[in-house]
Amino acid sequence: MTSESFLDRMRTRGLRVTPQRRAVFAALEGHGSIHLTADEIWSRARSVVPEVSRATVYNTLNELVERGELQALTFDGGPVLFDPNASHPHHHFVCRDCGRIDDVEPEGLEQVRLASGHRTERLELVFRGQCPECAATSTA
Amino acid sequence: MTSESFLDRMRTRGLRVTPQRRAVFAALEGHGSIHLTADEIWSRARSVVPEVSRATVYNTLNELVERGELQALTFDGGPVLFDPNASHPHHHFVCRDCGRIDDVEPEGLEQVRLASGHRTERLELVFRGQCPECAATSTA
DNA sequence: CTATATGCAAAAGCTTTGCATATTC
DNA sequence: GAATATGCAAAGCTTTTGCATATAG
Repeated sequence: MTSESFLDRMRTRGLRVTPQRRAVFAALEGHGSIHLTADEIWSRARSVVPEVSRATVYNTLNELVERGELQALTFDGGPVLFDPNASHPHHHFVCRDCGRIDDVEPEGLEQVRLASGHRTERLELVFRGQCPECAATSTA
Repeated sequence: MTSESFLDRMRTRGLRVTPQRRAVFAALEGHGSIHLTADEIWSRARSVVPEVSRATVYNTLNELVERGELQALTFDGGPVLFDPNASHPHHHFVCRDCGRIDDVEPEGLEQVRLASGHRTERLELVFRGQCPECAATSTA
């Protein structure tokens, strides 16, 4: 999700480009960890456009999710996390110690199937355990 | 999760058995669909013990989750669902049409692995698509 | 100029909390 | 009788909504 293609895509689809939306896009790009809550995104966006309101941030994020540019994730009843890595198929690893979410690309998924009469269209995997950093730090 | 063993286990661990808790246990057992929100459980519990408060229902459910007797699930930012089928390993199917959650037992999971340095302790799968009933009804 | 986005402030939904009272063991 | 559970009501957090105003195209 680069800034250029992104804003272009917006314009193409008849969405207006405003300073507020640009700030939200920037927040989604310029960061280390790539799973942010709406509030974290709001916070980052305000450092660029101080007047941006929470409502606008939510509006923009929901719009992006509807368009499939962003994926919304929830873990353990927490707030929704927004994942800009929507174009590239991947799954998630939740660290039991620091709570961090990493994108992962598991192998061997081809074998997974359902014997029941369910028509599967999509599959989401959540791995849980220790992230590499926590594993290095802890004695466990 | 039978009523007997359940109450026994509670007592054994020093938890007190009250009419309210019994009503919550009953709500978790006597139902068709087995993924209920706290509010649905409260509603069912009140039909047995009308005075039971929401707080007590939440307290009880949280206690059970901490003890591993119940699994807490969240999908798509919705309210927490409680799954009494915690002893038996299984995964979930979310119907895109009716939103129903089914327990499923996929095959071929043995092959799934992570090449990254993550220590996986648990794996949760969420299948999405059409449940058999919706598939039968719709033309899709 | 018109359609759309914004901001504000209020409200909605789910869950937790504090504390006095009641109850189990 | 002591430790624990309950109920109530208030508060906390995340997210949505309504509407007047501002602004992009």
